[in-house]
Amino acid sequence: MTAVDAPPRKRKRAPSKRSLETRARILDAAERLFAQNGFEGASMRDIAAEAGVPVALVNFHGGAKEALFATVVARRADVLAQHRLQALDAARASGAPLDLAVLLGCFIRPYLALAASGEPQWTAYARLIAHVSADERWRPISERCFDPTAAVFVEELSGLFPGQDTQRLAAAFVFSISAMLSLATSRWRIEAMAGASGQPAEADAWADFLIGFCEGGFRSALGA
Amino acid sequence: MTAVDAPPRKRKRAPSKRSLETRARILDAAERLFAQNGFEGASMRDIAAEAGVPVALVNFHGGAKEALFATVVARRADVLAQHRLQALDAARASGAPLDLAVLLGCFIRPYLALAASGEPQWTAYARLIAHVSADERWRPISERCFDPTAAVFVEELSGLFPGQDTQRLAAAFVFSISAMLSLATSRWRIEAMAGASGQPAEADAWADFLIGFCEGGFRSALGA
DNA sequence: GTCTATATGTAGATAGAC
DNA sequence: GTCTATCTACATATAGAC
Repeated sequence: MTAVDAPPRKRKRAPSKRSLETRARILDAAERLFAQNGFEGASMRDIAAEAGVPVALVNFHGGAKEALFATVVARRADVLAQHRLQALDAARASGAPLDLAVLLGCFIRPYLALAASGEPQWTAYARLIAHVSADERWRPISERCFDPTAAVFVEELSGLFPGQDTQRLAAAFVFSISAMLSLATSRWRIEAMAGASGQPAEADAWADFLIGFCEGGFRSALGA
Repeated sequence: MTAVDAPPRKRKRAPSKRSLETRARILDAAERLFAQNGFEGASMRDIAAEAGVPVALVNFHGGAKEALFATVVARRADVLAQHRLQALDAARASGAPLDLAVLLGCFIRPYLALAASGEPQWTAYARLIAHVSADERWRPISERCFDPTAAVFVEELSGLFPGQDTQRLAAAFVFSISAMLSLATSRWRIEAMAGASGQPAEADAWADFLIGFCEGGFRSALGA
């Protein structure tokens, strides 16, 4: 919903229905392959094949490869930011105190909910973010897509720990985000470590568990 | 120290001194570029240029690109595993109880110590691991290089939380690992979020802070 | 808007002289 | 062990017909 959203250039009039579908198929395909193989690991040809269109159409709708990547990341980032801020507004409106668990929940739950009960693309998205975070080259994307929302939450959190060093607070928040992403990207690793034991475990239980972990982390590191 | 360690094939006799230096320069260069740009983002040509040798030598000493990548990851993984297991042995020998903070410290401190007071390559290594973790294709590398040590620590930790679901325990451990990696790879993000405020903060303080966070997370999520 | 054909660069890998 | 030269494949991107 922010900037990067126009197909080729300045749209003169409404694009055709077919055009929009083609564009969506291309972005979906790009998202899958970028998440799976990273930026260089996914070629424009792969993306075209995955979308079932000729290569030239990928360039036409997505622009150059880097722009396509940025568009793909921004598309879901905007949806996610919206959900998180709405959850925060709802929590504020409810009148209940904005305590640590509630704040962390407003940030963490929207993503886990989308990943669990929605399309599988949202699970892949965590892997995409992991690629973005692991690669310094994409730092501008992080700053544009994720930092504004993060700033809102850090601001709220700092109200709960008055006088605490902001850098420590931000660090605890970054730890929490990375734990959240690892839950999405490394479930296989968790299951491998646990071996045969352990129940299947449903999505809600995982969310509560993760939030409990982060909450305890905050309190322990920053003081109750 | 494990398997992947032979230069070209089966070494017939001792390699020359110059050969070893060349090989080391190539591996160092590959490590830097793989960490910075990922597997596909770093070309064999880039690596050769960084090492100051012709391309053919990279193939000669490192083998095919995938083998080179695996070698680079394994090399430091082995050193790291050794430090961690030594720290664990030392803690056991000290007679003091192996409580949560000590165990987490044995896993976390060796890496942070290497990253802080050693070569800058160790900081880059966290980014390399982030790439490995973000990409399912490298799962075999994770299993071979990291899982054995992780299993030892999960086993120890499970002794502190008797009767707890192993999967939850493994999850808390994975959260801790990802927080540790994020401290290395995303310090810039933490500082950006904190804005102007916040002291510089030294390495030891960060280690204590991180371990405090993870300890609180474990206790809160799994029960004291 | 869509597709075929192609221009231009760079990738990984190796052959073979030294 | 080292290096030059080169093979082959595939990358991104676009021109131009429909």
